[in-house]
Amino acid sequence: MAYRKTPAELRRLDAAREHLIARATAVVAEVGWSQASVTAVADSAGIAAGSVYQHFPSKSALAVEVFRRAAGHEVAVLEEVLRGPGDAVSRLASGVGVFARRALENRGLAYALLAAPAEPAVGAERLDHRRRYRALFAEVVREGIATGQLPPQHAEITAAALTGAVGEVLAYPLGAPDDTATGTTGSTGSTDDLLAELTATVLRCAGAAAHPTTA
Amino acid sequence: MAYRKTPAELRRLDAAREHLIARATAVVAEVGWSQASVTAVADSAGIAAGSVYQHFPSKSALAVEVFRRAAGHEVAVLEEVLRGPGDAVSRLASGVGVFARRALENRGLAYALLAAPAEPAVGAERLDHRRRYRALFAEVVREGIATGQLPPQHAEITAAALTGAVGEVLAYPLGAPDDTATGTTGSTGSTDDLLAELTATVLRCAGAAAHPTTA
DNA sequence: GTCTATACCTAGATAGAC
DNA sequence: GTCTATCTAGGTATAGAC
Repeated sequence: MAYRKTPAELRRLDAAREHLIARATAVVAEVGWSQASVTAVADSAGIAAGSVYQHFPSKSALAVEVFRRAAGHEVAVLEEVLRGPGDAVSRLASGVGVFARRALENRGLAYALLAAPAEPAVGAERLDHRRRYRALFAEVVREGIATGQLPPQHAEITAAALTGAVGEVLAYPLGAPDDTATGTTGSTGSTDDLLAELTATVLRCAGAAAHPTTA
Repeated sequence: MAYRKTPAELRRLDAAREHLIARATAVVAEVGWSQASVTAVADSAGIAAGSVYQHFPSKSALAVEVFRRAAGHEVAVLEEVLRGPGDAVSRLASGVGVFARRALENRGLAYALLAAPAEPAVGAERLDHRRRYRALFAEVVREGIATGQLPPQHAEITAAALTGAVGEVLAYPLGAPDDTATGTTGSTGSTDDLLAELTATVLRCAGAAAHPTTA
């Protein structure tokens, strides 16, 4: 019974799987989790609905994989900035800036990752993902406290607050039809203004002294 | 065709409707929106599934009504505090305190209102509800800026950040199985500590000077 | 008006031909 | 391995008896 697939076969299968994940990600970004049925995803990938089950045991498994890839990428990007060079406060500022900019550049996907209604399995994955953001923020906050840039505070709670604040501030621009609302009010301000205000708010929240240049 | 129901009939019908809403709210608080099927709700209310449609045209309509009642109540409570007596900063502090305490005392419902996966109609209602929180917070922040208690800032963005921060800090305690996690880390701190830290974080976020007594 | 029973629809998942 | 066609389950909504 032990029959080993040739490398070429493996590569082909893997490519098909990757293609499916990529198309599923695109569909989710466009129409959200609830509308991303197996049929819709399969259509987009150019295969039959049944064929999806050659690559994933269930729709949930595919959805989770889609989420994990996309969210993992964002976490990695943020991690690189937050653990990069510079002092804690400026890393925090640029981390938030990078995160927000990326989200605003890919709104559909960002909304799906951050806020869009999703099945329980994806919801659980999202919680996990937010926990990682929290952990990253907490690291920086702790460092800031240690170096005296930030006042004493419960780093985990601040980190949770930062995660929530960033998500909520972005949620409205992201959730809006398209580019109708760059500012939170829907009427004022460009993306840059939004970013500047968000960064300032985040720094205040962590207790950083006013006006450090926001990378 | 114009036949007018007697007052007694009306009262009975209304009572039945209220009872149904109350039971539906309880079910949602216990098991979440996704598990609150018409059958489950009807069972809990002691009526047949079909009878639900005597009071509501659809499951969605019932769900929206449940959300609206519960969420409306929370908004009203917060509004009373935020527009009550005292200076802007202390009202902000006690408003957050009251909100958080209420949420922690009724976790299931708070989680359903704040974060639990829900059908689109409820999701839309939730957005609206959050907009109201934002508006209330923004009012107080504007007042604080005007009186010089708070530094200049974009009040709407700060308000969104506050809404998100409070929600996220509470989400983990709320989402946890039961009382395993009172602190954000799941290990440390009592509810009071959590409240104190949350309040401090919120005040920092709005730029309030440190250590006003937190009502 | 409320119940029982059921129709019906949506979506995920499977079987068997090719 | 992939497609077409189909099965099934879960849950909303309706019909008709009482």
